[in-house]
Amino acid sequence: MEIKDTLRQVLFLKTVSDDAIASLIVSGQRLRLDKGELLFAELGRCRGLHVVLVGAVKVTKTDSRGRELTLSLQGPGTSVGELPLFDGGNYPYSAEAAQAGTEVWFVPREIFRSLMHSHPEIADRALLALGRQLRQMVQIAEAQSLYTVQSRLAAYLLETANGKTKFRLDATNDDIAGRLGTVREVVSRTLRTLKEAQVIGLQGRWVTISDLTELRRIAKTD
Amino acid sequence: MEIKDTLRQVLFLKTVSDDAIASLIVSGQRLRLDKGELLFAELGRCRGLHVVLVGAVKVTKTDSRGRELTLSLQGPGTSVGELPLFDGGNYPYSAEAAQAGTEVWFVPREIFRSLMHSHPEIADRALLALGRQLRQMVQIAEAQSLYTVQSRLAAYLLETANGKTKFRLDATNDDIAGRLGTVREVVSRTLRTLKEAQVIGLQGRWVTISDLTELRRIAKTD
DNA sequence: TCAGGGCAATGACTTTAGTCACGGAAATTG
DNA sequence: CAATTTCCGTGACTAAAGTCATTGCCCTGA
Repeated sequence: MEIKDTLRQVLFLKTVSDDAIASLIVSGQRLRLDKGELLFAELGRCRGLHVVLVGAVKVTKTDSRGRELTLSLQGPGTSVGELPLFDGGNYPYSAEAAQAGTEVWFVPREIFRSLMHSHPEIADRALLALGRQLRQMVQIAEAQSLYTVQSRLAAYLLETANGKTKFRLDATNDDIAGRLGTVREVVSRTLRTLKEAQVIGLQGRWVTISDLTELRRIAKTD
Repeated sequence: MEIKDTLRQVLFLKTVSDDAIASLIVSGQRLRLDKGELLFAELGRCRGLHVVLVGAVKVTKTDSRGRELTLSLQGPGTSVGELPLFDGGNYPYSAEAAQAGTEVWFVPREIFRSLMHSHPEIADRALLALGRQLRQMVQIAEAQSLYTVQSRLAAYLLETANGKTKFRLDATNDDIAGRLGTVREVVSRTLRTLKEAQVIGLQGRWVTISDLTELRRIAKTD
C-alpha cells in the first residue's frame, strides 16, 4: 500500500488536503523496527509524528519491577503517541514494535506543527482522536479498579472472538496478561477456570465459546 | 466572583474574545446542586457545557455492585464533562456535586458548538484540556494496575500534604477510598500500617509526615 | 533430527485486598 | 443538648491475585 493511502487513514489526517499529505511524505522517513525495539520511551521528548505502516506497535506503562500494562496496540493506518504533539508535553508511556518487521512513518515535530498551523481542520479532528483515547483510558482505569481478572479476560475473549464461536488466540498468555494488567500464570489459570465452568472450550490455542450468555455476564458484572 | 471571571479560568476559554464569553453568559443559566445530586449520568447524552462556579463536582465510574472510582474532583473555574462536547459521544462517566451548595454554570450544547465553530482557537486549547485529562487517566490506570493500595495512599498523602509536614485530612476515608479505588476499611487499616511503620503520625484527622523519604519511596515503588 | 528457546500448565505458597459485623467517637441538627 | 446520623477502628474471615519452582510441549533452525 502507498504511504499516502496509509496516512489518509489516520483519524486526524482524513480530511486534510492532498498537498498537506504530500508534505508529510517528502519531509518524513520510514523507520524499520525489530520486535521489541523501542519507538519512544516514557518521559522522553516527542520528536514527531509516528504512523504505523506495517506490523504493530504496542503502547505500554511499565513499573519499577518490570511489570507491564499494555495501553493499546496499534496496527497500520494509525498514529502512535500523538498526545505530546498536541499538548507539547513529554510521553506519558513507551511504545515498541510488537512484531518483527514493523515499519513506521516518521515526520519531524516542527513539520507537523506548522502543517497543523496552516490547516485548522487538523485540530478539530485531533479532538476526536484524543477523545477516543481518553475514552479507552477511562475504560482501562475502570476495568483495572472495578473488575476481576476473570471478568477482564471474559471481555478480552469476547472482543477477540469478534462474533465467532470458535477462534484462535494469536497472542501469547504473556501478551494477554499485559493487556489485562496481570501475569502469565493467572491468565493460564483463569482460562482453565472458565473451561471447567463449561463457559469455554479449550484445545491448545483454540477457544470455543460454549456459553455466550454466561461469558457476557462474567465480563459485565464480575 | 463574577461569572465572567470564572469562565475565563476554564482552560479552553482563556484566550477567547470578550463577546464570546458574553454570549456564554446570556445563553446560560446557573444550576444549584445539593451534595450528591447528579449533574449528569454515565451513558447519558451531553446537554451542554458545565463550569463549576462554587463548591466541587466529583466525576466517577461506578460498577454494578456500587463500588465507586473517583476519576477527578473539580473546583471553581474548571469545566466538567466536556469530552462529549468535543467528540460528540455520550458521557463515559457520571458527575455529582461533592459539596452542599455547589453551583454550576450551564450553557446548552448548540450554543457552545456554534461558538466553537466561529472561534477556531477554542479547538486548539481544547486539545490542551483533553490532553491533560488523558494524562491523568493514564496515571490512574497505571496506579490501579501496577501499584498497591499502600503506595497509592502514600502518593495521595504526599499530594494532599502539598509540601507541608503536618496537615489535616479533609476528605473522609470513604472519599479517599473512592480516589484510590479501594474501600473505607482498607484506607483505615493502611493508615495505621504507615503509622506503625513510623512513616507518618496520626492524631484524629491530623497527619504528620515523619519519614518523608520513606513515604516517597513507598509512593513510587511499592 | 535433535538441541534449544520460547511458551504453557500447574501445584504450593504468600501477599494483598475485600467483606462482614460490631462498637464507639464525632459531628450535626432540630 | 439530646437524638440522630455519619464516620472511624478493628477483629475475624474470605477471596483474589501474585510469586516461585518445576515440568513438559512444540516449534524452529543449525
